[in-house]
Amino acid sequence: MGTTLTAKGAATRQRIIQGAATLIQDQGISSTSLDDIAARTQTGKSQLFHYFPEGKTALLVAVAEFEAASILADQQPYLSNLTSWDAWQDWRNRVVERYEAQGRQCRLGVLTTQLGPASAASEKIAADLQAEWERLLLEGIQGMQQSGHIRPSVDAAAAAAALIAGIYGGVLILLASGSAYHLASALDVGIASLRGH
Amino acid sequence: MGTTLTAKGAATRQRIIQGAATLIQDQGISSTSLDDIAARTQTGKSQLFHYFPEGKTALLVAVAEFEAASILADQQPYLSNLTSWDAWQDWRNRVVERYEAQGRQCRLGVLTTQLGPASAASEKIAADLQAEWERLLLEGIQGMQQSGHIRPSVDAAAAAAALIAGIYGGVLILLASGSAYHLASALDVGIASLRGH
DNA sequence: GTGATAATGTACTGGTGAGTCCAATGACCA
DNA sequence: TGGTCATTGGACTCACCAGTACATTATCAC
Repeated sequence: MGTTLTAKGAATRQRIIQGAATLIQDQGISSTSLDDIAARTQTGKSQLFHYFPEGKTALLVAVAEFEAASILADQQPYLSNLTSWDAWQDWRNRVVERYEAQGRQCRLGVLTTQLGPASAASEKIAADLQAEWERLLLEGIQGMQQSGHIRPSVDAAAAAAALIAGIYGGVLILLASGSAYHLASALDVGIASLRGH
Repeated sequence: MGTTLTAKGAATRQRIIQGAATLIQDQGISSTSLDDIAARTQTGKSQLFHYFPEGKTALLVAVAEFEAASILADQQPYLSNLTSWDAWQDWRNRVVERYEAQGRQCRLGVLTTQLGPASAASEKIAADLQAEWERLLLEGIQGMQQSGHIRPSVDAAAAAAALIAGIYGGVLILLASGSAYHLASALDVGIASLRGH
C-alpha cells in the first residue's frame, strides 16, 4: 500500500477482498491459501502483501468488514422501519428469502464461524455487527410499545436478544443442513410472541 | 489399532481423544496440530496413527463423537421428562447453568463451529445431535399438548425448531461474547410462548 | 518362559503455505 | 521528457505439519 493508492490500486485491492470472500464462502477459510486468492484475483503474492502489509490476518479483517457491511444493508430499509406488524412481516420475509437464496454461502455464517474466530479484530467486527443489529431490533420493539402495539410488560431487551439468538442459530443450522426452516420458525415464533399470540 | 486393543491401549486411545478435545476447546482446531496432541497426551505421533490409522480426520471424528455424546447426557434426566412447566424450567436452568460454566469452551460451540465443518463425517455427527435434541423437545411439547398444558393450535414442530435455533444462536453468541444472556433470553421467550403468555 | 502381537519412541520425508527479495513495468507530475 | 513512486511478476526461504519407516519395549496367551 506504500503511502497513496491510485485508482488502479484501489480497484485491485477491492478485487482481492471480494475474491477472498468468495473463496472463503465456497471452500472455507482453512482451505483458502494466499496462493488461491492470488490465482483467483489474477494477482500475485507480492500484490497481496503490497496492499495488506500486515499479511493474511489483515486481509481477512478487510474481508470481515466487507461481509459485515453488507449484512445489515441487505435488510434495509425494513430493519430500520419496524413500525407496524406488516413491516415486521416484510422484514421477516426479506431475511428468510435472502438466507434461503444464499444457502450455505451465507455471509453471516461465514462471518461468525469462519472469519470471526480467526482473529480478535474480526471477532470485534462480528460482535459490533451483532450489537448494531440487536439495537435496531430493540428500537423497533420499543417503538411498537410506544405506539401501543406491544404491551409495556414485554421485556424489550430480552425479546431482541431472543430474536438475534434465533437468527444466529437458524443461520448456523442453515450452514449445516441447507434448510432455512429453523430460521423461519425462530422468526415466526419470536414475532408471534411480541404480538402476544 | 491393529486388530485388538488391550486395556492399556484403550486407555491411551481415550486419553488422546480427551486431550485433543481439550486442546481444540482451548486454542481452536486450526491451531491444534498432531504434535500438540501428542505432547499433551504424553504420546507420540506413532501412537496417534496406531490408534487412528486414517489420520487426523478420523481422530477429529472421534473427538466429535465424544463431545456430542456428552451434550445430551448433560441435560438428562431433564430433557427426557418435559412433562410439566416446572420440568421445563428445571431443564432451562440446567442448560443455562451448564453453558454459563463452560463459557467459551462449551462443547456445543466447539462441535458446531470447529469440528463440524472439518469433515463430512463430523458434520453428520453434529446434524444427528441436533435432530435428536429437537426430537426430544418435540416429544416434550407434544406430551404437554396431550396433557392439556399447551394449546393444540401450537405448531409443535415449529416451536421445537425455534427453541433449537435459539439455543444454537445463544451458544454462538456465548462463544464470541462469553455471556449467556442471549441463550437465557431465547429459552425464556421460547418457553413463555409455549405457555401462551 | 517364550513367542506373537500390541504399544511406544525416534528419526525422517514430502508437501504446503506464509512471508521476503529483488527486479521490472507502468502511471503520474514537474 | 525524465524522474519518482505505485504496481506487478516470479523466484526464493523458512517453518510447520501430516504422515511414514523402522526399531524397541511391554503385554498377553499358551
